[in-house]
Amino acid sequence: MAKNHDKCIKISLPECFDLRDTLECGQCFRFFEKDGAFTVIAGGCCAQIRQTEDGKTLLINGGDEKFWRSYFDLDRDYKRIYDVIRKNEILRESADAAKGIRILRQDFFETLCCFIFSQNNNIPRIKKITARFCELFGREIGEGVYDFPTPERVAGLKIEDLAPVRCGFRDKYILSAGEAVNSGRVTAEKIEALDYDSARELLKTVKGVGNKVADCVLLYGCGRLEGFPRDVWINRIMAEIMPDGLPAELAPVGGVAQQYLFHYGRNIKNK
DNA sequence: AGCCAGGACAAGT
DNA sequence: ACTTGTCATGGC
Repeated sequence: MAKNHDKCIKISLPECFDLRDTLECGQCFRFFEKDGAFTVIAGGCCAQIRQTEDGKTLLINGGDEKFWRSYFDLDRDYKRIYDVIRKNEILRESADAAKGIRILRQDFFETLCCFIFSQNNNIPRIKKITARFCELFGREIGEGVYDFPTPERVAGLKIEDLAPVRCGFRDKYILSAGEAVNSGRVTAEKIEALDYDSARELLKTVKGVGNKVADCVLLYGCGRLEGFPRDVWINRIMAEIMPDGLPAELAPVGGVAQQYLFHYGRNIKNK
């Protein structure tokens, strides 16, 4: 019964941080906006988070500072990354429009499941499916708030247990993910020890995980900034502005460039 | 009402 | 190695 005793955490922010852009750029699904603040469920806690008007401070109600510093990747120098990407003239416009986006360091298993849910799906529904999945199989960590299910729990589920989740054909893929992680065959520790391509191949041994989902898990769930998930949006944009692919010098931070382009393509350019 | 969604897989060239 | 139909559901 962890009641929030309104102990508000204040974190002074580095350059290149925008709470809204970071949460809304499609890398996480367990948040919603309410009363001008964002409620985020992660790391076994539910927190109300807002960024001050001047953009310099993050006010967080819930959890502890150490966790959120890690979650928002606050100790990595994104200004330097932004500057590197910005040197490329083709990417400059999108970089400037999305410079506040950071790559979240989310839980490995949660990221894996969420991006399995994401395949051939839209963001509003991904969020609903994820919420139902947590309500059904996650531990209650507050009033009506549920943690993400553990690999152990998911590994013990049957296909029919997932019917109320309404995730369609992805049900069997979720079970595969539960088995793979719970058995220790695919874990964050193993991934960390592998080079990028090997890590990607290991992830792809999970049914329902292909190149795109694997890249998302490596980027959003393993802190591998060289991950460059290619979805329909990115393919469309890249074909248009960079038909030969990302320049080699940007490969180490390809994931950040990808997020800049995704944000740009969806929020700025049209629609 | 119908198209399509931050894809993956299997079967077919 | 590339292309295509299919998958389950519901958002817009």
